[in-house]
Amino acid sequence: MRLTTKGRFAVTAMIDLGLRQSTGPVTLAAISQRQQISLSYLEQLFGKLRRHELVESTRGPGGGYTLARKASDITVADIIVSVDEPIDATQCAGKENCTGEGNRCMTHDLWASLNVRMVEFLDSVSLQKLVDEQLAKGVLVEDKPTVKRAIQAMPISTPIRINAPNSVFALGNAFSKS
Amino acid sequence: MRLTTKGRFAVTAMIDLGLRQSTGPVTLAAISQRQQISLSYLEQLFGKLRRHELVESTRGPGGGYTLARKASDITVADIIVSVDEPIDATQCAGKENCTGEGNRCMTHDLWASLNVRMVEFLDSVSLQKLVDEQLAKGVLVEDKPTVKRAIQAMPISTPIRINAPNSVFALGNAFSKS
DNA sequence: ACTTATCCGAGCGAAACACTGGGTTTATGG
DNA sequence: CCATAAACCCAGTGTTTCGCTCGGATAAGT
Repeated sequence: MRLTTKGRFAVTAMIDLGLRQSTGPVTLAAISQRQQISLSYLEQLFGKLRRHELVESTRGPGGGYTLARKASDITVADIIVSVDEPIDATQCAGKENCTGEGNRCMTHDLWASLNVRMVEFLDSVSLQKLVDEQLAKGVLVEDKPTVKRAIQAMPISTPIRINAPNSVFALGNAFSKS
Repeated sequence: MRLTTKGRFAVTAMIDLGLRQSTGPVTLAAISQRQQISLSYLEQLFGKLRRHELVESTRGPGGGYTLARKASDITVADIIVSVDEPIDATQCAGKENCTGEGNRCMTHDLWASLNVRMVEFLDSVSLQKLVDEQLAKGVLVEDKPTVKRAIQAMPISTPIRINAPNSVFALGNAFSKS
């Protein structure tokens, strides 16, 4: 599990979805505009989220994405693992003696235990908790008209392209680098 | 704060250093051989660690690196921040209204709070704790002869080059990618 | 001097990131 | 039926970061 803005985008989008799951499917286009994430990138991310059965999709007009299970049953770790996915195998490929000498892969043991701690932590934070935090902070969830086909040309503010694989804690390094 | 193998290497190296701080300065060459990290890369990492005053250096023969403060006063967060450094500024560059509309940057608030949690966690793990874990697992710290100039040609096992910016939890994706 | 070590910077191949663009498929509504 | 809206899919693309090599400079000990 790697922590970059990729995971952050995924978590953000999932919260956006969680905030609006009462009013039916949410379109990626809507999330894209609200969260300033490019549509195609969202498609990629949600493809993975769907394959990991965190969300369900309904196609056609009026369609979109829905949470596959309750927000309280989805953790941040679930989301991040889903989009980062590829991966397993540790540096020494599971072998006991990496260097061949006696000190059998300190790196492996060390980082593994730290990883366990990290996963435990991220697994302790549910999507519901994050959604509640947002609601507490007073994010206004405009209840869309429920009526289908009432989308009147919104002001299209195209997302700014951020090209760098940004860090989790610090973003937009294109700006203040000093 | 981003979490990749870069931070992992740094933490690993610091533990190696912590395990041997009783016997005087530790050379990067020694760490390189034990932990299978390239010497030049270690130099870069320790340059940053030194500038962040986590380690001190003594040059010349018999020299090497020492912890700048007690291992119990160094946290994993300290180490990772040091090597990842550049960075601050959040996506919306601190502005309150990112989109211009009413929903003022959910991403910012959301991720910021999650970050706080992450940092708190990583800050709760001290280097000493990790060193102790290693000692408990029975890592043999061969006490070097204390005598200077007694390094008799070790079997040079050059580190395997791993080129990918690996993830934290999963490494060596060059292998099992299936 | 000679060696041992830290320092320093330029550069490099590979990978990942965030995104573009162009399509196909599925469903609704007129 | 046919236009539209949405999910799907995939092949690329520029930039950044990673992890590393190489070549050297400086400082300290013997």
